[in-house]
Amino acid sequence: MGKGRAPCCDKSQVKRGPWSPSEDLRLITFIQKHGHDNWRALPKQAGLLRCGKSCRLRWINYLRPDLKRGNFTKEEEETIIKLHEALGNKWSKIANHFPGRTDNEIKNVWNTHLKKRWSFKDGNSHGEELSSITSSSSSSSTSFTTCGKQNIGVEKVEDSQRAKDPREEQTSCSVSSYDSNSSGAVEVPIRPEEQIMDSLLQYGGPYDVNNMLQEVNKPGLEIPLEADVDFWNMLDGLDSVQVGHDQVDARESSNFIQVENKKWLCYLETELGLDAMGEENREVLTKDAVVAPENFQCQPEDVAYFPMWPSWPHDHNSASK
DNA sequence: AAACACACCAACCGCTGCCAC
DNA sequence: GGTGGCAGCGGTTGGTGTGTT
Repeated sequence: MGKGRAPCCDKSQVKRGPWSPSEDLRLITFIQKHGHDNWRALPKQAGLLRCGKSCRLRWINYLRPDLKRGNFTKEEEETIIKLHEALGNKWSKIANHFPGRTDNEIKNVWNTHLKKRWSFKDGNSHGEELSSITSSSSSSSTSFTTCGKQNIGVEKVEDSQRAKDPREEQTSCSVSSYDSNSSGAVEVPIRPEEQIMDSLLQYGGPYDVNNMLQEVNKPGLEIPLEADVDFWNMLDGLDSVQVGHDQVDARESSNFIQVENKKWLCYLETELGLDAMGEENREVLTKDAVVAPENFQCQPEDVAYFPMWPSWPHDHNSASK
């Protein structure tokens, strides 16, 4: 072995931990345009401070457009159990039987509850009881897409209880921010450009990678990749704003959130040439982020449009960092 | 209401297998 | 056949949410 393999990347030079929205967008945009022939070279080419491995993992497990999201059905779970009996911990081989599912996902499902069910079935007669408990996860809310921790517990919580959780109400993946049928949401017409912005980054609504992918592919919406450094700097700036939230405990300040959302939207629209927010709100960009300027009035539609700070998949992680 | 325990899952780490030279 | 580089795989961990006491 000798010195062993050289590390795949310089750990001190790459970013680690949860992926930010802008990183996701960068990765998606790059792969949509150039594919992923060389994972090692990809981060540099895409302007990402990430290890190629990390990029690959993020794409395969999370950003791929063909991913099937949502809970596993009872049939899928049964199949996993059968395949595991035949193949063992060959997660990638098992995953081959589930188009749109990742090996990591299947591994997690197995380790979290299928293993228990299987061992119970194997060892005693309580298999059915446990099965009825664990498989409850497959019966609820299969419509939502990736929400990170947002869907934890939703699987097991009754609807009546679910509604009590304000975070769940505001960020639930099954409720689009511009779904006019959403209970409690102020019904306002959403401009097309706002929909683009919203679905592109889902800044004020549920995080849906599929939406982002669709928007990236839309004709007429050109996302600068290599050339427009400002654009990415701006997105990177968003990340830092998010990270800074815990510093100012801003999640508890709805006014702050609304203002920040507005600022973000103004800026992004300006950058993308949509310029839909108008001149009056753009000056907010120059103001202090924490204190809402007096002349900035949050309209009801702002609240409806930005019901909550974005719930990126990694939100639970970044909040503590 | 607080403290604790448990569940969950995204992401990391290190190993393996394959391929080119 | 040996070596190095790569993608892929599987085990594990860390952080957060949820349930229970």
